[in-house]
Amino acid sequence: MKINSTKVAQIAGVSRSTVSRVINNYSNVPSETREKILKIIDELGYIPNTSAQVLAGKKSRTIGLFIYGDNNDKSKILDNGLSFGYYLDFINRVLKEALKLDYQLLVDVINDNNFSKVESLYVNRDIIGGIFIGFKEGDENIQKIIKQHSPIVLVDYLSNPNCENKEVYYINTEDFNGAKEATEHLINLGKKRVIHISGDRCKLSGKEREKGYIEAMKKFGMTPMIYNGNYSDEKATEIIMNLLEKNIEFDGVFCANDNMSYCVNNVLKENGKENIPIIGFDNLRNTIPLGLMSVAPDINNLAKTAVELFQNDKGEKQKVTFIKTTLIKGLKEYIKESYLD
Amino acid sequence: MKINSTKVAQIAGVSRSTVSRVINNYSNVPSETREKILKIIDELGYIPNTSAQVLAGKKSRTIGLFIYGDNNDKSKILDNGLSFGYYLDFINRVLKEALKLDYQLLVDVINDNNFSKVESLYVNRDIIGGIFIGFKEGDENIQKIIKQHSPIVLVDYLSNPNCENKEVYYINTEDFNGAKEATEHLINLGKKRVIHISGDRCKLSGKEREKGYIEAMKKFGMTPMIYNGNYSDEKATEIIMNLLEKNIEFDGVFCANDNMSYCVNNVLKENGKENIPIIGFDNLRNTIPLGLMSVAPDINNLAKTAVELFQNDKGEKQKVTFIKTTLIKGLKEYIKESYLD
DNA sequence: TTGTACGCGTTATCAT
DNA sequence: ATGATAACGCGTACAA
Repeated sequence: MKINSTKVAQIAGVSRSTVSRVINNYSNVPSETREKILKIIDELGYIPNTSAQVLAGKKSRTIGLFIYGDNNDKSKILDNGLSFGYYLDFINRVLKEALKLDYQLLVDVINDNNFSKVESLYVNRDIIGGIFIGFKEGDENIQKIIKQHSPIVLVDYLSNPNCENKEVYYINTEDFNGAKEATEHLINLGKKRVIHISGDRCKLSGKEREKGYIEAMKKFGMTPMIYNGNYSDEKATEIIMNLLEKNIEFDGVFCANDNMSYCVNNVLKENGKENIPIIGFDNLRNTIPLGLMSVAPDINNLAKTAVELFQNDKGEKQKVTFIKTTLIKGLKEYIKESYLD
Repeated sequence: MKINSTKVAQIAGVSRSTVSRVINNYSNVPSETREKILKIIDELGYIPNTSAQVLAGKKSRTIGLFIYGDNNDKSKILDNGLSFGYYLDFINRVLKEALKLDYQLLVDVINDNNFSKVESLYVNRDIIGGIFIGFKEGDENIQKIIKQHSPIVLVDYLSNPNCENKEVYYINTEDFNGAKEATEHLINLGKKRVIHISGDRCKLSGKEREKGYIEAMKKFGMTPMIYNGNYSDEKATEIIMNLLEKNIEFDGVFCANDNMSYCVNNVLKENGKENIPIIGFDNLRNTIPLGLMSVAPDINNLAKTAVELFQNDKGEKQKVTFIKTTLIKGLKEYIKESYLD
């Protein structure tokens, strides 16, 4: 037996309109009527149909979380990117924060070929807005969304302030500082030839981490040695093998993410280089236990900030937030950071 | 400018029905007409409105994932259960499998007070079905869902076969074998007094793990020593402190989950008991690196199995699946299992 | 093969 | 304060 607002209205002896007003907390319903209807709703176990609500123009409580997968092979990004990488932890944190605030979360992996899904979700009001992560600087589709839809939360994306009246929020990690601290730590360990395997230079984080490394090196009067790893396993492996083959000397490695530091470590260990300290970025679960170090963004705060932006309490548009990082040097700090609170 | 099926139909010079038929892959549309309409759809970037589709009776592509939080404080389960615990990894795996098969995933934490949300989702066809995890054996709400809605996938829930014609699937871990193997490992290490901190006896896993422990002990002619930890941090901590206080001897610990083994380890280390081996269950990220061991369910397979049941290719109803476990003895196996593939 | 017409359940608008 | 009615966009039984 289907229970809808019509049925509730019939029993209450009012019209569907009034029932709707009660459900949506309109002020112009006498408390007597309200109580009566609420009671019936409770007895019947009536719950409004979300699809109908959305179709009729009500705001949804679903937040979209969109992760960029930069190739056409969906299962590849799902395997390599989503499962192994940094996004995984982020999804959890966002989910948690969303649930706390009674939002629902819709997660999807997006590339150039299926970006229309995102637009559809905005247009059909299936989502209240979206959080975007992993997109390259100046990505066409993102630019389009910024212009046409709102609100939008961009994680690790260059802020461009030219979109006056829309709700566009930027959340970035303190990549520069984190990278600088990491590099300095290596130098303070007495290392004289610290190299940097850089990240994707099309992303803000990639550029900033590289800059942080350079800054630290210069501060100590050392010459930066940078190899472009593009955040990828393959590239990092290739680079480090090349260095070994050509006998290029180095005694410390700062990688722009843990994905790469993991690979670098594998190669170095295989070649008997046990004593070269390695620092990555992201604090993935399978680097610290191996004896590597990592720069950990405060991902809890990142997620919380992202979700809370949808409340739009303060009416601020176009806010830019920077998230702090912690240098994880060993298991003790790692375990501590594993707790989400 | 809104684009809907009416617009597409107008431009194509056909009726909305035909457009709908093309979208839903009906066979009775000449390929010529189909091509024409598809082209227009592509040009316009038209995407059907999901809410309207669902409202009009189409099956949704959203799978519900419901996690039981056994108290009323939502943020507590979110913090303690969701973030720290075993569910976290499971959510990720399910998400990944769902995305692979082009499903969407809706995650929510459920307790007795908000269970109506689940019914609503079923009734309103917002979800194609649900995966339920963490619910106690015989849970009233679950029984109700089993009777009234379908399909339903139950993880770690006693199978009750009295629901003839509905799609009810059970997925359990090989708790008995895993527990037995773990206990035997401790015994093979030469331990003479292995205790068990048991799990929630209202859950299948809790009971089976206890049974597995007992079986192993008996096999070696040893007397089981069981303390009911109920899967909880507090209980486990209390138990182990009590044992120390009362000078009850033991030289090995098998805990029914990693949550508890983590706590047990803390207490033992604080009291200078460094050499008592501890094995937990679930392979959480913060136990193995501490030097503990853990029984790891093949959570990838678990998630994959759960999601694939919604395809219902084979038309099997009421299937019971058991998921294998691996005993993780150290970092090497831990790292390996951290990969999702 | 294709079109007509109804129904899905709700919210918003307008009128009273 | 409340009711009637028009959207919202789509699927489908039925008719043609």
